[in-house]
Amino acid sequence: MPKRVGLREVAELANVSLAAVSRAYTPGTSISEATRERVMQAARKLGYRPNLLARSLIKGKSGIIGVVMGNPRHPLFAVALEALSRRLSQAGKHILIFTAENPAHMADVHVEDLLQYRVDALLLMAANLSSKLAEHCREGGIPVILFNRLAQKVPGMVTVTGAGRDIGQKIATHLLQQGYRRLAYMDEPLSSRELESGFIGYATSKGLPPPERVLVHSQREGAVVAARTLLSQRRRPDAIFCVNDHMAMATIEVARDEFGLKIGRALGVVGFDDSEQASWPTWDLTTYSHPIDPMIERIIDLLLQDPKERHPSRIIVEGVLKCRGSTKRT
Amino acid sequence: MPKRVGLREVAELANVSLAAVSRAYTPGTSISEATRERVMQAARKLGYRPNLLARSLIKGKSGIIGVVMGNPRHPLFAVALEALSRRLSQAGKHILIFTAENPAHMADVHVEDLLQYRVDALLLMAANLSSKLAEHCREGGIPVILFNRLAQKVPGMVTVTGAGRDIGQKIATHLLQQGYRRLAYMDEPLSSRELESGFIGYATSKGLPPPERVLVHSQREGAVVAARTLLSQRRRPDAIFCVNDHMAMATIEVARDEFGLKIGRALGVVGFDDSEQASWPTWDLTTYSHPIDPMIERIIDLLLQDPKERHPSRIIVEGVLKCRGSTKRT
DNA sequence: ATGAAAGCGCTAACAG
DNA sequence: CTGTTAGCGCTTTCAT
Repeated sequence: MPKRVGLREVAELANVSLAAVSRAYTPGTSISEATRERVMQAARKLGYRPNLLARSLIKGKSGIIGVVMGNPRHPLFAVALEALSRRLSQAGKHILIFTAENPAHMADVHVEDLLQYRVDALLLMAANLSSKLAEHCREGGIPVILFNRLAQKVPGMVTVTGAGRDIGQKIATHLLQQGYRRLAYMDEPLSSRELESGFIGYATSKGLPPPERVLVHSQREGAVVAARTLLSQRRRPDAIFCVNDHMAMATIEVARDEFGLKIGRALGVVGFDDSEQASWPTWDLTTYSHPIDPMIERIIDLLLQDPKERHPSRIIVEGVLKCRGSTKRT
Repeated sequence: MPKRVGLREVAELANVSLAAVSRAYTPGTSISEATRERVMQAARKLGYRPNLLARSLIKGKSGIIGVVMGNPRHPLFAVALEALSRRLSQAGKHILIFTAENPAHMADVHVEDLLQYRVDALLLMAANLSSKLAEHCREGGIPVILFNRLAQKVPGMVTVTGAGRDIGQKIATHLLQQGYRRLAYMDEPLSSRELESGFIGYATSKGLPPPERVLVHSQREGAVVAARTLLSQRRRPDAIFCVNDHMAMATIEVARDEFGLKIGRALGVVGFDDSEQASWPTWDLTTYSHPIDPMIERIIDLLLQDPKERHPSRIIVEGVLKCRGSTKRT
């Protein structure tokens, strides 16, 4: 075992002081090219690697961003994670990750650890998390940013979210334009109510019967059952808006395979999130697409911004409804 | 600003020494319930939170596991990440994450950072990464574990992989049993050759014409084009094995929608990875399923194991071929 | 531009 | 069981 090499060993080999070595590794310090070169050479020879932990200890911050993710399998989160990771590592920051099956529960147990690492900031990407967790974090004096695909009311925190009400309204509008009249709405429990209120609000304001609403737990199985129920009624809906693409696809399968409905013509289906598959010919699904890149960009800005000038605020990023075959009446 | 509270402040408030406070936070140290309680109370009052960085600095290890992920969007990785995160945080470890679009390229640039954090271990979950990266890591004296869905030959490293040759063979066997005779094989460049050799080897050993093989880049677009080419031939294949489910689904779409082929009957299709969608009625895709949980379990063991007793080895975890409608001739 | 020394916040021997 | 004393590996005044 070649004994751990530290600043000390390098300094000796290079015949300089510890401080010199340190400076050689810190951009923007006064050090002559000559010594820097000497140091670097010695360092290379010894296989020296500065210890970030020690540096962090002094600096008081770790260069680490804590990320709490609801569900890494959710396509949106996966994409976001990828983008985040890329941009953040460009900025020399790193991501300490946390997944929270049940955000409410894990909150107190494990996020505590996160805070102990003196993360520079905490990014919460969870569909629904206890405000207790949020509170907890802010007490830790760590800036918290909440990122969500759906709007959410979280007072006193920086949030980056989708447009909520507006989106629901936009979708209802599109459906009406296409000539659908009996709308229905398939949601998950605990999700944002803003989407719903926009959707239903607009529909009823136009004199339509209030859209029927079903709440569904497990994405696949629940949606299948719900779709069957919805479509078995004597006066079945002629358009269903599902709060994520998975549900929408399940609905399409049921409508197509079990009820023999022609998607688009006999039944309009709208999804949410614009997952990779949505554009495949098999689904050709009309769905709301989040502007991931701009969202991430905003988040990066916030994350890298001086905490002093960060004020509680809600940043809403608008996406676009991708109109495809699943809502074409022709 | 309530000035940062440290061991010191707590000790003063509780009227004990620094060491006492430290012990109160370290399980398995000799300290009386009485003092521990006093300490905890003072700590709570001050909002004290031990600084893990300082602790790590002393201990020489950070409690952090570095994870390099090829593509967070890959369903397998997402699932693995989730499982890993859960199990690891139970063990008090945390995950510093890294995504590597192009593993070969990012290798030297950013993994360096990872090493500087003195991660306890490095887990590489990338489809294909330069052995240079691997080398680099081991030089850093950090145990490296390679996790891959496909077998790969990496000498001198601990690897956990799928079964490679055997799987390819298993799939060919299944296809023959079902009565398919003109096999084809759709792969990505740079992926493991073991699967292929098992598949092709078995087929030819049974006297079949050597399976045609296409290599495809972009998952979706590439597969669509390749499928068209394959199916346009005068003597088209009657079964296609695709090295991931996405490709398989694309192939199914093309065969069904553009060539009017009945999947299963006229064309057998086999996927790989058993993604969530594979079992949906729309696809009903025969696909190879990785035993994620056992794999993760093995990895966790390795990760938590004393580095001293970790020997280079290749652990192969066997999964199962899920036979579904896409390879039923009836 | 460089070196010496004083810590960052905590743990790990040692004594007592 | 508890306190004292050295550091962990590095950054930073403060002199030189």
